Order: sequence, then structure tokens, then C-alpha cells
Amino acid sequence: MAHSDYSFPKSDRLCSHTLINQLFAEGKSFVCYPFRVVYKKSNLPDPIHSQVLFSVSKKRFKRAVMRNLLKRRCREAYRLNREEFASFLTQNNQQITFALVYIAREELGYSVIEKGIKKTLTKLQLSLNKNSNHATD
RNA sequence: AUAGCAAGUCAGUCUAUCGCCAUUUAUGGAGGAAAGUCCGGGCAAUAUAGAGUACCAUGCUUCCUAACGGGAAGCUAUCUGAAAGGAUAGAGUAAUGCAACAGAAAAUUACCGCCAGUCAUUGACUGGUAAGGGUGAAAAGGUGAGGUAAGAGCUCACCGGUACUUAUGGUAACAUAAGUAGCCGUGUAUCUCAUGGAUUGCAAGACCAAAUAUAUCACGAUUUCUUCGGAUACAGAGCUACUCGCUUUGAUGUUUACAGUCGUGAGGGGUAGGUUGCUGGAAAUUAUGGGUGACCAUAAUUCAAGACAAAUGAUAGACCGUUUCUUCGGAAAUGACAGAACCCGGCUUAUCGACUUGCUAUUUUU
RNA sequence: AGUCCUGUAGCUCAGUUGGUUAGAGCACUACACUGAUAAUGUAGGGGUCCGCAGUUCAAAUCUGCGCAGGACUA
Repeated sequence: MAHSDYSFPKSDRLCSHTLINQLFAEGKSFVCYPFRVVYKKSNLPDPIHSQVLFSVSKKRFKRAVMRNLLKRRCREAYRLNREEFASFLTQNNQQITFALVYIAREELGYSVIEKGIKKTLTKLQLSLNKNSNHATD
């Protein structure tokens, strides 16, 4: 039953205008191709450990169809691969908001995006670890 | 069969697993253009006696429509195709202005030329002419005859155009026929006429409303008490031509907590944020009837996305289409243009292909 | 979603009440000056006036459609 919860409801997505403004104003960022990650620790309502936002810039992709397609692929890849990341967050008792900005110039297939998502999530875990250690010191 | 023209339809299909959005918890969930934002309307807020002017838009005729700069059926002109057909333009011209360069001259014109006259040297001057030359985008209807010094609608015949009159057809634009008038260049702008136009757009607007600050009100505490605050009287000074009035000063008089600060509660406007506007409508489908047609009427059936940092997807398999390769068994790649954002009616632009109906041309067969 | 602006030489801009061959500055090329360079002077090249149609005798200019870039409205 509990072994595979792939749902991705609205509460796990970042929708609040104020939170987004805070994130982009104060958040830290790093690049992990094909994404740029902006993240920030913040207080969320209780059972939620993270809120995420996907963005594809209008400058790189003119057509709305292409932007939608890429965002959907990203969201799908995150939905299927986020379990490990979620468990990590609950263990460390952290709550973060973060944005994934698509920075590749051309359209990438689903498998490439999935690989990229996995990589960025592990990297995000690492940087979170580093930060928490730093804070405790 | 091939090539083409016109009108229209569709816009890859199915299954499994895991998801997303909406609500009635079981269903539904992108388009022909959802796009451009070029027109028109609904809806909303604000403004608004009425009329005119200015400004802007439109402009053949008759219809359709809620409305339109849209559409339908016609009319005229030009261009285009062998044909079926297609494209573009279309109120008026009374008055005034302009038409670069070139050219003699861009509209009461005369450089060369032609003709006549005078002087006389193969030339010069004066007058007539608009046939010929050259320039230009455009040069004063065309051909022939008469006529003349030479010429010319100067006159005549035919042809073309324009204006007017009459007749016939048509709702009308207009067409056809007859007659009359020698009436005979063109474009464009200002202008004239007719019709229409208030402004801003759902980020409109309406409602609820944290935190913080706070108008106002109530209660309580506290501060000052012949010196400070308020009200008022008196006196002085200033403003003013003067009165009234206003400002200001006072070891002045009278009255008084009316005043300030803090706390608690109420409370208005209103920010963040949220809710609504938000999808049942000039609605869709089918049938019948009317109309050449756009479209209209009647009846029956149906409810078909409603998100808001923004859902409508991903993966796997099968089929369908296309392209490439082929050992003809198959293999690989790929799926046009493009994504609702308040809602409708158009227009414009992008687009792989498939299909239906009608028509044109060519070839072959019967 | 709505409203508006711009596009001219390699770059920055003029020219937009239609009219002779589209100009200016910087940059570029050649020559002169210098021992050499810079500066300076002389001469020269370089333009699909964003694209496609239309109006006109004639379009960078007027009209329509498209493309690209930018600004504003929370």
C-alpha cells in the first residue's frame, strides 16, 4: 500500500505569490544542467515537507506548446523520483521551497530530463546537508 | 486515369499502468485556428440636458445580422487563366491648389517644323497654325474625306467617350435601344455629401478581510491647577479707507478638565490574502419549411473545460499515415500548425495530410 | 490577458506635409605626413531603408498583413 505513493497534489506545488517572491529574492541557487535550482528553507503547514515550482523561460522557447510540454515532462519526472528526497527531508526535519528553472537551449527527451532530475535532487540533498552542518557549527 | 478549379468535412486511433484539474463522486477535461489583437457586440465602472462644429472611421446596389471595416447575391472597370474559374478597385468633383526631373509647353502652350507678310544675304522680324518631330507616367478623341496660304471638330461620314431626354427590363446599382448636343485629357490633395462614433477594459467591477498604523466613539488611569492647555471678556499692536472681521501679545479678569498621554473595548476606510465575476449561450445537434444565397422560422433532443506561478499529461504496447534503407521477410526514424484565461460574431495569418460533392481540360478504353 | 512604441551603412542616429543619385559622426580601405605609431589631412568603398502585397507616373515616407526587438498595466 504505502510502498509507492506517486501522487502529486496541489499542496506540494508552490503557488503562493508571496512565497515565490521570497524565494527568488532571498533564496540560494546552483546550476546542475539542464536545471538551475533556487531553494530556501521556510515554514510550511505541517505534513508538507517541500513545495516545488517548475519554470521554462519564454525567451528560450517562443511557443506555449513547447513550454507546456517541457514543464509536464519535468513535473512527471519529479513526481516519479521524489520519494527518496522526501524521506530525506522528513528524517532531517526540514521544510524547503525550491524552483527548478529549465535552462537548456533545445528540447530534451523525457529520459534525459529524468536523469537530470535525479542528479539535481542528490545535489540539492548534499547542499542542504552542508548548510545544516554549517548552521549547527 | 492524369492535371486543375470551387465548396465542404476531419485534424491520428485503441488498450494498460501511474498521475493532474473540476464538480453533482461518477462523469467530464484544448482548437480550426485556442494565435495575431485588425474590426464589431455583450458585460462592467465612470461620465452624460439637447443640438451643432471639430476629429476619426466607412463609402457601387439590394439584402443578411445584435452589430461590424464582416458576409451573400448582383452591377461597373482593370488584370489574369486554354477552361472550370480567380484577383483587385468602386460616393461626389462645384470651387481651390499641386503634378518633381525632362520637355517649347503640365493647360488660354509654340522650340524645331509648316504657311503668309515685311526687310532682304542661305538670314532676321511680325503674324497664323496645332497635322509631323522629340520629352514625359500623362501632350488636348481616332480613321477617312472636304476645306485652307498652311492647318485645325473648322465642316461632314463612321467609330469611341461624356452629358441630357425618352422607351423597355430590373426592388436598385445598371443594362439595352432610339434621339439630341461638337460637349471631348488625366491623376491627386484640400474640399463636399451621407452614415456611424462618450471613455476605459475581467489586471473592469462587487464582496469578505489578517498583521501594522489609525480617523472617530465609550470606559478607566495619569499629567498639569494663581505659572501650562481650552473657552470667553477686556486692553494694546498689526492687516483694512472705515465698520465688521482676522492675526497676535498680556506677571489682566472670569470659567473649567472641556485638554494631553497611556491602557482596554468598539469601529470606519482599507493593504497582504481570499471569494466572486466564471460560463446555459445572439448555445449546439437533428428534422421540416422559406429564401438564388448569406440566413431565418418552427419542433425535438442535449448541456459539452473553467484553471489562476495557471489542469487537460507521462511511460509501454498494438494499429494507421509519412519518410529512408532493404537480403522484399522486414528494420529504423517520425506524427502539420499549434495550447483555453470574461464570453460571443467576423477578418487575417500558420498548417502534415486524408476524404466527399460539383465542374473544366487532355488522353486512353468501351 | 490588455495597451503602446521601435526597426535606415559594421555601430549610434538624421531624413517620414511622397519627387533628382538616401545623408552625418565613429569604424573600415588606400595614399600623404613620421625613423615608426597615434593624431591630422586627402580620396574611396560599404545600403534588399525588417519582409510581402497594395495605392500612385513615382514609396524609406501613405495603407494592409506578417516578422523581430522593447516598454507599461498586479
